[in-house]
Amino acid sequence: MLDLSRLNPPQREAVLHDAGPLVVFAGAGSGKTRVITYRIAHLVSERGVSPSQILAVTFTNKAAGEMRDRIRVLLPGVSCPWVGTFHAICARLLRRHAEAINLNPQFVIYDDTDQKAMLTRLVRELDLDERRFVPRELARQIEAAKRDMLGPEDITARSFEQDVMQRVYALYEERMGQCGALDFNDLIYRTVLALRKHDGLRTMLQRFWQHILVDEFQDTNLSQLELVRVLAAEHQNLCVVGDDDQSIYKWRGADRRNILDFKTSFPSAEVVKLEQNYRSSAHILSAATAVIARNSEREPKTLWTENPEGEKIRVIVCADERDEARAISEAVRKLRDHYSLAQMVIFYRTHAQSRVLEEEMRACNFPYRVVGGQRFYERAEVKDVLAYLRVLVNPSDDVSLLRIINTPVRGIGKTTIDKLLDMAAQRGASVWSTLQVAVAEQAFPKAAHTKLAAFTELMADAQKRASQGRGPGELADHVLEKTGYLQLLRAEDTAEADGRIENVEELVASIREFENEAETPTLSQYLELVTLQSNADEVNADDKLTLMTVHAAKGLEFPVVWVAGLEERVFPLTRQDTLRDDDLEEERRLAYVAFTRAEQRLYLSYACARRLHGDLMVGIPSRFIDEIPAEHVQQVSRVNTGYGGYARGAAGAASGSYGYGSSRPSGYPSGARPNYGASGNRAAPQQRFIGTKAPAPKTPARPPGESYIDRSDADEGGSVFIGMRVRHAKYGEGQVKSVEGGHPPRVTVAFTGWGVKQIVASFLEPA
DNA sequence: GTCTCTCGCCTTTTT
DNA sequence: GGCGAGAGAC
Repeated sequence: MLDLSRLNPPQREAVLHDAGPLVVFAGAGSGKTRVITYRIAHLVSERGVSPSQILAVTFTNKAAGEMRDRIRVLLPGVSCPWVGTFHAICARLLRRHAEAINLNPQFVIYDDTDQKAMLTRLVRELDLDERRFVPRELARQIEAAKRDMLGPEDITARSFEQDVMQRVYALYEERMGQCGALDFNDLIYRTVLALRKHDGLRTMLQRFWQHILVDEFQDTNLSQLELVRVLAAEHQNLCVVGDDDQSIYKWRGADRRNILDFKTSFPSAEVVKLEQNYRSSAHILSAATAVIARNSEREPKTLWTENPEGEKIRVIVCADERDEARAISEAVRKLRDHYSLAQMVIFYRTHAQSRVLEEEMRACNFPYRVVGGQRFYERAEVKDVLAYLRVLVNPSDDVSLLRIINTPVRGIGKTTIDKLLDMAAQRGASVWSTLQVAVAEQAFPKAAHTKLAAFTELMADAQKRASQGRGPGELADHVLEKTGYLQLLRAEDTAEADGRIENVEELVASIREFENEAETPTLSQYLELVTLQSNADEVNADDKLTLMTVHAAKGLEFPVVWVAGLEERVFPLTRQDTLRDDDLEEERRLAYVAFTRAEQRLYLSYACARRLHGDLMVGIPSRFIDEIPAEHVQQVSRVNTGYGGYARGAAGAASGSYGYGSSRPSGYPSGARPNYGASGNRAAPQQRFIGTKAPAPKTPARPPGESYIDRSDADEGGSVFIGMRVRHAKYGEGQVKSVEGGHPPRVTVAFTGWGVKQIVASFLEPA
């Protein structure tokens, strides 16, 4: 008998919900996963539903894995239901029913790099202007179309651009089919199309799955909604769980209306709200709810907690990003008395921010791990090896074939490849089959022919081995041996090459591991697993400090959370100077996600100056800090000017007050105060540009009360900003036009009467 | 054909 | 600060 005593009343209601659609609005830290897993356990153990008739859909592989683990604990000895990501489930369905729906069962999945390579080729083939029709942009549009269940024929072209897009899309689809390739969005799009078209398949699956549960429903897009709607049509037992306030993937097509309007789409749906938070201290929860309350169009909910008040949130005002990193390391050092490193996490808005933090943690000898970043399977050398394996499974895979045809370098150059591509386009066939014909007919000049023939022979031989049932590991070894890939890297004898060798070896090890552990250790299974796995989710077994983006943090919780870089333009992130309301609301949800990960202690920091894209910018505290009621905050300034960072109004709504306040009566020495507006720089309304290509201010940086010009520091080349008025002993007054850096650092200055000169920065002083 | 250097782009977030 | 693409030299 399943023990439901640990569930609160709404949780129990959701678990026991009998039949028909159910939407669970699960606030942050309200026990969402517990509800899903208990519901599944309840269905199996109390209601006699067979596990195989339950489908549970998640958003990430990690969430799927955790759900499986928890179900196994609740249902020991019982087989596990289908639990997987939308993409993994669809890939499995498509492969299993490939023949019935006229699909190559050996299809490969193209990631965005492959997709871009394909589009680049098409753009060139159609002789389009690559600057006007950027492959990445075309990819984005095709993605958007598929998310909305639109094929090429559904695009109404109202302009030349749209017309071209439609043609590219159509050709893209044709070529993808020819290559036996599907992109990420195809997995869902094609599954839905197949379900619409093939009555037998649809009916079978609709009857098969009696219960469908979807996690993180706020992040589903139209095609995903359509998928579960179709699959649940027969039994209507669709249970969706999510939190509209934690929807952070709008840019990827996620539509919050899917959960907000669930009751409209399924009028018989029962609505349950989980509002008790078990995770965070009262201060943290109150702060987070106050911030998210600023958003419009939310499902009304009131989160509450029985947890103690806890510590106030610390807002740390830092001089610059290095100072911020130091503030974090100092805090970590102190906190280690009470917490393990694994209990602490640093969040940031963009990956670019991690570098400085990593440097600091390394300098302090704190073991850390960065989640995300450059992914293992996207590294060039790893993709190379995988491309060989992909061609073995599916020789029509042009993108992979073209990747390896001259990798490692074997004398098959651009001219030869271009000719080969022409032939393939004319024949309307794959590059591989064209290659075989060309070799047989000796269509190329002797030198090129020899090399092409050798490559063809190499691949044909490996294919033979593959078809004889050699395992993935053996095939990988064979290919690496025959191509001399590793020998060539070893011969390079550089640290970089050594790193690549390590990665290749790690890949081979992962293939071996797969062989030993998988039920069906086929090469194509392995390739699919690899493509659908974002990053090898390391186990957090060792005691390491974690660094990650806020997006990566969804679903996690930590006793101690530090959110770095809470500055306007960084978090909320804005590209240009505009921030549309709905984009701002998404950023606010992101902040809400970040804050609500914290259990006991939450630190928020911002830097008064930050190097961004190589430019030095003035940091203005994020509006999300201002939106936290003052009673939950304790501010700590590391910028000792007697001016404690920014002035917080009594109501905590002192928006528009800057770290370097224009309201401050005395600050910059007379004349040295940056005259942003008049300097003719790109001065954004909320963020001022104060320099370029100059090192960040020395750490600890000068307090803002002092000038950026400081001769003792001039030998670092910093402390000068474009537009600044400066004085030179000989040339007199002038205005800085650009900052060159170098040793010694030089600055280009336009002097009154002397013209533009390059001057070593240390000979200048503020005018 | 290959290698190297420079330029210019961009950095939001991921299955 | 990092990468890919393209141009130019060998």
